[in-house]
Amino acid sequence: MLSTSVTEKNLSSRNRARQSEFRKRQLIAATIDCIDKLGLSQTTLAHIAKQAGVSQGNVVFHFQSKDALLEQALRFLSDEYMTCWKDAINAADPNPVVQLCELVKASFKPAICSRKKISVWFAFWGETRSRPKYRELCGRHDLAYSQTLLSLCRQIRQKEPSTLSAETAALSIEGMVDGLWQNFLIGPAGFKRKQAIQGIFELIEVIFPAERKTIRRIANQA
Amino acid sequence: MLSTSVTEKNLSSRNRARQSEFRKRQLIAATIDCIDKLGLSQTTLAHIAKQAGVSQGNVVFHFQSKDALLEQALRFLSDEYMTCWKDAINAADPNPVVQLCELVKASFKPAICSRKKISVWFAFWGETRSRPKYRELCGRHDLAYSQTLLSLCRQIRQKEPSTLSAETAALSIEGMVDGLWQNFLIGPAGFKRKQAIQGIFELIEVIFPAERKTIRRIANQA
Amino acid sequence: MLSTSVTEKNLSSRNRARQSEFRKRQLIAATIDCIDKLGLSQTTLAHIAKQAGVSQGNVVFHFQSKDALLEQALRFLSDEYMTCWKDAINAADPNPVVQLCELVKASFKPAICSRKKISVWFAFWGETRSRPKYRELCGRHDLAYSQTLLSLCRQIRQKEPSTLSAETAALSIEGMVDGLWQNFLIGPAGFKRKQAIQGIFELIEVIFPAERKTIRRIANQA
Amino acid sequence: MLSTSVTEKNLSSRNRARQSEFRKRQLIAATIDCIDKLGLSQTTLAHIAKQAGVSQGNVVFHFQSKDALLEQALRFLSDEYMTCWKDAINAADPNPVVQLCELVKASFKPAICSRKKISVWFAFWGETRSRPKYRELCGRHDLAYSQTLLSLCRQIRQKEPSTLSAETAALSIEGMVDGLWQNFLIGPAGFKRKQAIQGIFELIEVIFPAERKTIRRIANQA
DNA sequence: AATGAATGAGGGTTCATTCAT
DNA sequence: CATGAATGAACCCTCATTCAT
Repeated sequence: MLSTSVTEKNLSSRNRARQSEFRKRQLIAATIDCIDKLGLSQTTLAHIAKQAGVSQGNVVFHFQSKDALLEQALRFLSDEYMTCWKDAINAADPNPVVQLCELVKASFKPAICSRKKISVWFAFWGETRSRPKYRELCGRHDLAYSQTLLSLCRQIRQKEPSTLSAETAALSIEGMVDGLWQNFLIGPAGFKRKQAIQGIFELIEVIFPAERKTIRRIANQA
Repeated sequence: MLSTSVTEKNLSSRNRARQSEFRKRQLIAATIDCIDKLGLSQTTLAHIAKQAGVSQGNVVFHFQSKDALLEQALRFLSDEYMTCWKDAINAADPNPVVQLCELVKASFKPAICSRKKISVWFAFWGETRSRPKYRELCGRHDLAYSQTLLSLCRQIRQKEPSTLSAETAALSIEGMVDGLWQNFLIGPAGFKRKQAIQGIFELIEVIFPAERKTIRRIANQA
Repeated sequence: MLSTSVTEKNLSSRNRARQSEFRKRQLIAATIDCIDKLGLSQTTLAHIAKQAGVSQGNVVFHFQSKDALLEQALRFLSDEYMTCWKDAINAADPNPVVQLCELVKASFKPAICSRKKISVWFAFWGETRSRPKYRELCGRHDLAYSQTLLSLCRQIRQKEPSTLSAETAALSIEGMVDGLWQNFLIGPAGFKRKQAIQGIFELIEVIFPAERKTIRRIANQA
Repeated sequence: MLSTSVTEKNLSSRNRARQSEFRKRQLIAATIDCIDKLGLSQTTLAHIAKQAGVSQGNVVFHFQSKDALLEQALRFLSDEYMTCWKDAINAADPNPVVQLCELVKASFKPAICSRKKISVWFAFWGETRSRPKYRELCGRHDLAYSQTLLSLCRQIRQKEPSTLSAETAALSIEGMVDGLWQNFLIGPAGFKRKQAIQGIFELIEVIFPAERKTIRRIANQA
């Protein structure tokens, strides 16, 4: 009897925890929608609550403050992105060229590289100087990405020397990724993911000409 | 007598116009400072007025509204940037390789590429989706830059075919410029302008290997 | 069988009633703590619940509303005080001088006259004008105290006329008690109960000089 | 010409300062009204603004925050009271008995001892424990009053020893003043200022019987 | 009996804007 | 031109209360 009651309580408690978690996800999604549509400066708790279909007080109940909610939203984006490319690398061939290509491709997956999410990333980057917390979160992800990319470039160069140093290679590849993201945001509407990936692959081919075959093979898969 | 009086009036009117212009510049500068320090979402007229050392009402007097002031600030940045690289190209040799290099160098001049101004650019980019006016101003400049860069790449390729298409070449160069800007904003503090320019020049060299000599010459000037 | 079950039910019902009563006392104690620490204007159900170690909903469950809880807290203080001095008088000699002294002494018993409880009394007095319920509760106790004190003074004067009218005597004694309470609240920290009682006894001696012996005897007991 | 302009500016500036000062007094008066009518816990900026007939934002403009306004209101009461009895003493005969009587009388002047103001005093006393600022302001005035009263009692006792120590005399007189104030607040409605003063004067007479003549003379003036 | 998610009214405060001086 | 008092809408947040579990 007692054990049943305990189990019931656990179940109920687990259900509550699950529902709370669900609500938080929902609110973060609403926050991202609002930042995209309204910009960070016009994003209010009232808008977020309306978008999520809950009361305004409930938002504060789950996140304590607006600032905390925004921070969680950024953390969500950051985690999502990081998980995405780490998974892609882990799932790939141990060949560094393949991993490099997969890393780049991960940056343009629809789940990551939608106009909406890019818009939100830029919104946070724009407040990076004034909000140390944003700076820390953005910086942490950026650093991990850069270092991974640099490490792969070094491994490739060890096998087959290129005209470019590993540092400059990494910088130019990462730069082109970032620049294409910006094009998604600001550039003409016709800009497409596939074009972007093809462009970067061409660049990688120029930088590491000996790896042409591998690169082309992966490019054709995309 | 009359003419004197008219002259006086003209002089005084001219002085006023000049002073008004001066005040506006001062307020735009204060606005840029505030956006950098506080972020767009925390930038208020009160802060701007304090930063400029004038009363709050005076700000509205000169710019009608806060939105108008922000728009003027963005327009100022945009004009400044555009003037900078157009001047650099006009002053350069008619050789497209030289012009390409000068265009790139212009993007890293201290007057343009300070951490403060980059921060403000990102602040506006972050609200691009929600504010058509920002989108228009940012897009216009971006387009001009891209087209100029693309046109130069085409001219170079005409002389000497590269493995990369002119489009991809332009995209990768512009991308690396943008990516390096982002590094200035988010990346580690030690990031320096000269390194950035050297990196891009190396990339250009890989893309247009036949132009190595010209590129190196200009790189050594930087 | 049935009777057992009934008994069990009665027991359980009694237990529940007892536990409910216990919870209420606990919540009233927590309320008094909060009013002392936070003031009436900052005392919230959340604080009270935390102080009592229960959930916020539980507070409402036991008292229906915040206002009802506050009223009960005041009623508790009032009853406690009234019981205290009535018991003291009942336990004392029928001699009115003795009873007067015991009445005064009761006002300074630690259970009544702690800095915390005085603070809460003042909190309620401060809202007396705006809350008829508080006014009624405070007024009822005050009136009972005043009338008892006046009645005792009249009895004493009947035996032995004093220079002061019974009314003024009662007023001055009650006034000094209240004033000393205020000193406990606002005055310097060193203020002590024993000094207070001695001071009032001296005053009573001046008012009723013929009762010196009785008064001194009780004073020495204190 | 210039001097005229300067003068004009000064005049205008002086007018503004005067008007600002006037507004502040007006808002403090409205605050006191609200605390009396609603209690400290229900006093909101909206109520105060409405009572003063200005916008809510304007209240914050003049006082920065609600807390600052409340503090200023308390400070006003405190200053008003202190000024009142200090003036009374300064205007009186150098005779300490006379000064004592005038000090007591000052505590019951209509400008000080209205039901409204007493209500507000109690409201602040009730939050004394939780708000150090209130404690400081209340304590400062209380101390000055007590010390003045004690000093007068000492001077009187030096001339003519009484049965009571100066300390107890001062304590009982001050206590009765406070207690009567409390009666004004809580006690039956018929309580009157003149009765109060007469009662205290009788007490003083009992404490310092040799000064009967002087005391009676001043009592008859009241 | 007890919990905690949810609500919504209202709190203090901020802020762009207006306007008399 | 310049100031600063004044406004009112909206903001973030608090909190008493309700309700499903």
